[in-house]
Formats: sequence, structure tokens, C-alpha cells
Amino acid sequence: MPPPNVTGELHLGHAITLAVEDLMIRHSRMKGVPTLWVPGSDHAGIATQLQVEMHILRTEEVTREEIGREEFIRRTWDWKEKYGGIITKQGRRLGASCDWDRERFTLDNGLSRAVREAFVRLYERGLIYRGSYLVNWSPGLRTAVSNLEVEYHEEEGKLYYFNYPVEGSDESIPVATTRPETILGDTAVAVHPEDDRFKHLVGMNCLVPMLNRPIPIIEDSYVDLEFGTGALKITPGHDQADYDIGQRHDLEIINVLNPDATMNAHAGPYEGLDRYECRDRLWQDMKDTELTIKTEPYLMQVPRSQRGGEAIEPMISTQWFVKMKPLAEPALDAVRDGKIEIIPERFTSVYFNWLENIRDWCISRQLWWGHRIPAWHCGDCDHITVLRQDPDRCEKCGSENIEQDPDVLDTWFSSGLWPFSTLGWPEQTPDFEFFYPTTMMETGYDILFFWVARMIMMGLEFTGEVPFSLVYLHGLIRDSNGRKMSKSLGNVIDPLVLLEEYGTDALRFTLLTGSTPGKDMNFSLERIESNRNFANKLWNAGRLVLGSVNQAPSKAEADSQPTLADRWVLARLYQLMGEVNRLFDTYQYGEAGRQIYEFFWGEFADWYLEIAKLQVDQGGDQAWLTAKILVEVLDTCLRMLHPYIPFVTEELWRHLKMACKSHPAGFGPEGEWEESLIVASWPETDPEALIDRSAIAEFTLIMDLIRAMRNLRSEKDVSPGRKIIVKIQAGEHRALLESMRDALSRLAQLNPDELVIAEKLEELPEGAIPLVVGSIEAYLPLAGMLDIEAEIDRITKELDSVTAQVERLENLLAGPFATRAPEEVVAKEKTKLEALKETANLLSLQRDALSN
RNA sequence: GGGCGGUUAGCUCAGUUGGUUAGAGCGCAUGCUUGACAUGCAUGAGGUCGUAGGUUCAAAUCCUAUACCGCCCA
Repeated sequence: MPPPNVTGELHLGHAITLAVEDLMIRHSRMKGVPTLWVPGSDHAGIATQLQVEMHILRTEEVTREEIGREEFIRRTWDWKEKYGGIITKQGRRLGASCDWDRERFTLDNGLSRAVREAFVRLYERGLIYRGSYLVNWSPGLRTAVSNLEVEYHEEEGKLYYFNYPVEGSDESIPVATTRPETILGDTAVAVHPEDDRFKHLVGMNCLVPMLNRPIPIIEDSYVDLEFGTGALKITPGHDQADYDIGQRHDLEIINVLNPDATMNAHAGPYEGLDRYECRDRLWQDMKDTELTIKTEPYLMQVPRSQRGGEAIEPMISTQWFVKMKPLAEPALDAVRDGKIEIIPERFTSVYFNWLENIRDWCISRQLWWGHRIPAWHCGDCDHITVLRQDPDRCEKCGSENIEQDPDVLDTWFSSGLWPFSTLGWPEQTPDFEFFYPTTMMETGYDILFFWVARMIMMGLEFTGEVPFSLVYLHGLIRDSNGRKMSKSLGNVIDPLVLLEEYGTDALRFTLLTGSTPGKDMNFSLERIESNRNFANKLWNAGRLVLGSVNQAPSKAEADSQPTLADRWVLARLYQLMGEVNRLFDTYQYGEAGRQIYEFFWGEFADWYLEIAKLQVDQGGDQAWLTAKILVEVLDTCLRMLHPYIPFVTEELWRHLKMACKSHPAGFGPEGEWEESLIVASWPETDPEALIDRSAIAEFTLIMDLIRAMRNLRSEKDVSPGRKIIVKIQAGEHRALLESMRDALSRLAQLNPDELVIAEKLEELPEGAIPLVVGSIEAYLPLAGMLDIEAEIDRITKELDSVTAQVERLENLLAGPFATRAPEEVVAKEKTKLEALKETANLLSLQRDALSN
């Protein structure tokens, strides 16, 4: 389980994660695969620290600085003990069947040890370095954050145009900027090498407005001639692109900001002002000295903190970094070589793209809550000591004047170790040896980089093996209009409320069948409502089956012959099992769930149960066999549905088991009933040969016939209670229909005593409405309801459509299709054509009869 | 700027090795207290599968272009 944030509360994103993973784990468990699903949470450095800071400020009116680092950390642990378990508790309500006794936390002893080991190893390999570079600075939190924690928002801003005066000249270079306050940190003005306007100025100096600090005019082809004025001010201290240019030209780097984003001494007269205030003041002053040209509205990309949304400032700062290139290469190879498969596959290219262009990872945070960096700075020789055990002296000069680095590590650094740190690494524990490398990493695609990629890199680096062989990414949950759920939009749906109103099973089934892998899902209440109804249907169908079991005789007198309905429902069940297993094997859990739903409701409940009632009422061997089949189908469906809807299926299955065990016939699965459904065996696919295809074809004909009669009744407004008299000319299907006589009567509301099923009717009934289904003709003598004109119309319409199809197929079969298409396909069409021809023939005979 | 996804019934979405007049849920219309279920049952209306080309005996499905919507990266 990818560890959720310890401060968090369950939202639908967690709910779908838990639901999908629980489905996988239950399925595997039922298949007899040894399973381990490790739950836990990460310490969420920034979020937790903020919460605790707010908490102590509110309750005790103290800041963390006032109580000091040690005390603050102690308070945070207290807070964690008290509130940190919320999300895992909520996870249990969703039915997450993880290994709760192995719950881990990124800051517990074992995992902290893993973090330390990992840090030291990387440092020893030269993959961790410390230095002063441009980082994303969060002024509110006063810490650096990584690239991944910054989001870019398109926002209305202004483009400020002004003249950069050239030293010792009347000329000036017009430039444009979106952040005028950075002018104070400019260390060059760049023009394009092919820009004739300024060629003669290259090598001279410009003067920074208001400060009159001279800066060189350089040329660099990065400058875009089309954008703005075609010249660029360069602020290596506060812009990534400028920083890169600065490196190329060896420019000075000036930082004009304090950690809280007020201006520092380098801003001269503007020192102490907030950056935005400085922007306005400086611009006004420049206006007064006639340096400004104009401003125009401009849509800009504003970097904002993923947490809190405040504007991020690029700033030079001394931080710890991980060199990513050497780690990324093996991670790329692992996926390229197929050691790791990503589902859905298209995310593979996203993964490649990110890793191929990866930048070094800033891992230090200026926080207190987290894994403190195991580096000690020597006050005498400046050497940095990095060790697995806390040192008491500098390893270089032996001085005891050493101090531990105040920073802590990015939370994700510890999350990256999760797949193996939770199993005991760096110890070679039995768990680690048995379960590592793991099988499956399941999470939302939005954290492919945060978690998955980093886990792969770290896993390969530290264990030499891929941490998991399969990555399954699910989509994100949006609101019913496809918008992201957010507090500010007010469209957040609380899963706990849904759980309360619709039940866990309904929520889970909705989340699991509502989408396909990697695709977002628009969450709608209608859908969860219909799935609640499905759970209800399941329960009620189960009750009927239980009743049938209780009614069934204790043993069969003779070898009972299954009816067509029996054969059909079993054939369809076996077909379904094959399909479901195929879908599970290809990770199409949603589609599998939908198919079980369709079968259970649309076929088993709507058709078979209705017929089973009749068969049970008959008593004797028929009732015995029917009960046996009902148990088999229900039991199998419950097993297949269990990973989706664990609660209702478990409970119903328990009832089913009890009913069967207390019945002398001992219905049930081969062998013993398992202890409970959660550990029951998964239905494996039966051999194709077991599927009785003729039963499916024959029963489909029966269903078509019944539908046609119902349809006609409905059209003619025959009240449902009225048993009508029907005469059927069944031709070759006479025996088949005869065997289904009761079902036909019951399901189409026919008068059973007057129902005639003949191979050929001696004389066609007078004044009856004719009906054609394939090669079967049915006559419904609805006295007084026969409107000759209307019937001729109806038949003509039907005939037209059938004739059109006949023609289409004839054309098809006369063309290249007959020779080029595979035999089976052609044969199928031929059969279809024959049937249609027969139908057309019967229809036209009927029309003629009516016309006379 | 680069990459990816979506466009199918009024709405939300399925449709995975291309197989022949497209499926579900919800909504809508009509009728039903049928002894498992009104959280239900039956019947019905509703779709040129974004557009234009191409490949193929056959395209919602594969290819190319294009429009619109969305996401990720820079």
C-alpha cells in the first residue's frame, strides 16, 4: 500500500486506491497465492509540522521556536499518536484486508534506520552532494521544496517594458519582465547574437535602474527575438533559465530576497519591503526617472506550492541534492527490459520521458519533523562527517566542535524505500527474503513520479532488484462534471458519507467498475445508487435460493435430467467464469465486475430464478436438481463478486453454507465448504468443452419468443394478469418448446391449459394476431383486438426490415467476402441468412393470410 | 514548445487481439402491490460511434490529417 499522509483523512482518492488493492489482494488470496499487503502511513513533513504548529498556537499560544526543536518534536509525536491513526481506521471501514499487524510508519525505528543507511550509502557513492544552487523556495514555510512539489498556474499578470540604460552612452536596451523586483538582482543584459540592433553594444555595460550597478551586455542565442523586446534581463539568482545562462557566461549571482520573501540588503533602498510592494515602488521610481516604457496584460505561468498554493520563489540556497542520472539509468532499463511492466502501457512513455529528462533532487527541508540529515559539520575544519552512527568528533580533524545539520529529509525520500524498508531492510529479515521483490505496485497515475519512479530507482540502487514487477495505475476521481474535487470548488464528496448512505459494498463496486485502468472517473450519485440496488438484488436473490434449498427433497430418487434452463444457466455461468478469469489475467477488473453484474441480474435473476421457482414447485427430483444448480450458480457468483463487494457476499455466503450443510442433500461445492468466503477458493475456468452451446442457442430462442409475446401484449394493452390463449406452430422446435411449456406459460402469462404447441397447426386460428420468431409462428387470438389494417402494417414493417437484412447478407455473401473471410465467419453469416429467409417467408405468408 | 488521453443514446460511461443494423446505468414514456426484491418487474422511445481521408472482404475498433475538451512535462 502506498503510504497515505499521516495527517490525512480518507477521501475518494484513498478509497479507490484501497478498493483496487483490496480487490487484487482478495483475488490473489482466493487463488491461493501467498499475499502480503503492508499498510502504513508517511510522516508528511510539511503538512504535519504545519498542523502541529497551528495546534500549539491555538491551544497554548506558543510558536515552535518558543518551545524549541526537541520539545516540538515530542509534541508532534503526541499529536501523531492521537490523530495519526484516523486514515487507517477509515481504511478498515472500507474493508481493506491488509496485514494490519504489520502497519508501518516512515518515522518509526526500523524505517528510520533504513533511511539513514540509504543516505549514507548514497553519500559514500558520491550521489548525495551539498551545495548552493537555485531551488524552489517556499517563503511561507521557509523551506526548499522539490520540483515535483511545485505546480504552475496560468494567471493574469503584467509584462513590464522598460529601458535598460547603457553605461557611458545615450542609448538604452528595451527589455520586458513579469517580475520587476528581480531587476535589483540582474547581473547581465542578454541580446541575440544575430540582433543587429544591439550588436554594437555587446561588451559594454548596462546600469541597473535605481542602483546604478554596472552589468555586462552579453549575447546568447537563448534570447527569443520574437518575445517581448527581443532582449533579456538576466537574474541568475531568481530564474532557472537565467541561472543556466549565468552558468554559461560565468555571471555573478545576486540574491535579493530574504527567506520570507522580503527584500534584503542587495535591494539597496528597497530593503525590508515585501517583494510585491517592492515591485510597485520600484516601478513607480523607474517611472519617475522615465525608464519605463509600458505595461501590458500578460498571461503568465506562476509557480505555486502544491501545499498551500503560495507563490514559490526561485532562490539560491544551500541544500542537499541527490544526483539522479546514475539512478535513473537502471530504472529506465528495468522497464525497457520488461522487468517491470506498467499498466496501462501508455504510462510507460510518460515514465521514460520523465526519467530521461530528470533533474537532481533537492532532498533537504528546513523543517523539524522528519529524518534529520545524518551529517555533522566541523566548526574547525569545515569537513562534513556522514556516518551510520552519530559521531562525537570530526572524522577528519578529530575536533569535537561538530554540529549536526539542522535540515531534515524530504518525506518522499523515506517513501521511496517503502517496498523494502517495511520488510526489514537493511536487515536480511525472513520477510525481506520471502516477499522481496514484491509483485505489484498499485496507485493513482498522479504519483507515478513521486512514488513509483523513486521506489524503482531506490530499489535497484539498494537491493539490486526491482522492488515490484508490475505497476498498476488507476485513474483519478472527479466530480460528476469531470472537475477535480477541491475544497475551494466545494464539490468534494466525503467517502464516509457515502459509506453511511449507500454502504461499503455499493461504494466499492462503484469505484471498481466505474472506469478502466488509468482512466479518470466522474463520480455520480446515480451510479452508486444503482450499485446499492445491486447489493440489494444480490441479497434478495440469495434469499430465494435459500428458500429453494430448504424446500428441496433430501435426495434424488433417480438420475435427474437437467432442463434446458438448467443447462443454459450453467453454460452461461461457465462462459462467464472463463471471461472473468481472462479479464482478471489482463487486469481488466472493471469489465469483469460489469460482466458478473450483467449475468447475475440480467440472466440469473431475471430468467433462471423465475423458471427455477416452477421447477422447485414441481418437487421431486426436479426440485432437488434445481436447488443444486441454484447453489452452484450463487456460490460461484458470490466467490467472483467477493473481491468487489466483500461484506454482503460474505454474509450471504455464510447463510448459504449453513442452509446447505443443514440440508440432508448436502448441496455445495466439491469437497468441504471453506471456513469463510474470504479464504474460499476462486472459481477457475472450466474447459471450453463443458460449455453447452446448444443450450445457449436453444434458450435464447425461448427468450426471444417470450419477449415477442410480452412485447405484443404490451402493445395491445393486454392487462398483465390476463392469461391469454396461444397456439404455436413450432416446426422442428416442437419438442424444445414442449419441454419449456411451463416456463412459456409463466413468463409470457399464457393460459397453460389452452396452450397448443404443434409441429404444424391443422388450421390457422381465425382472428388471431400472428407472431414470427425465427422459424416459429405463434398465434395470439386476442378476441376483439385484431385490427387487420394495423396488423398488416406491423407485419409489413417487420418484413421490410427482415428483407433488407436478407438482401444485405445476400450481397455480402455474393461478394469477395465469401472467399476472403475466414470460414467460420462466412458460415455464421450463411446460417443467419437462412434463418432470416425463413422468417421473411413466414411473415409474408401471414400478411397474405390477413389480406384475404 | 514536447507528450498523452478523451470525443459512442438526453446524462455518466463500457465496448483489448477489426467480424457485420452498437451495450449498461441513470433519466424519459407506458403498464404492473405476480408469495426473493417497488432498492422491484415488464415493455418502449432514443445513437450518421467528433470531422475528412486511407488500409481491409469487413472499421466504433487499425493508420493519417483535422477540430474541440482535458491532463502531464518543459
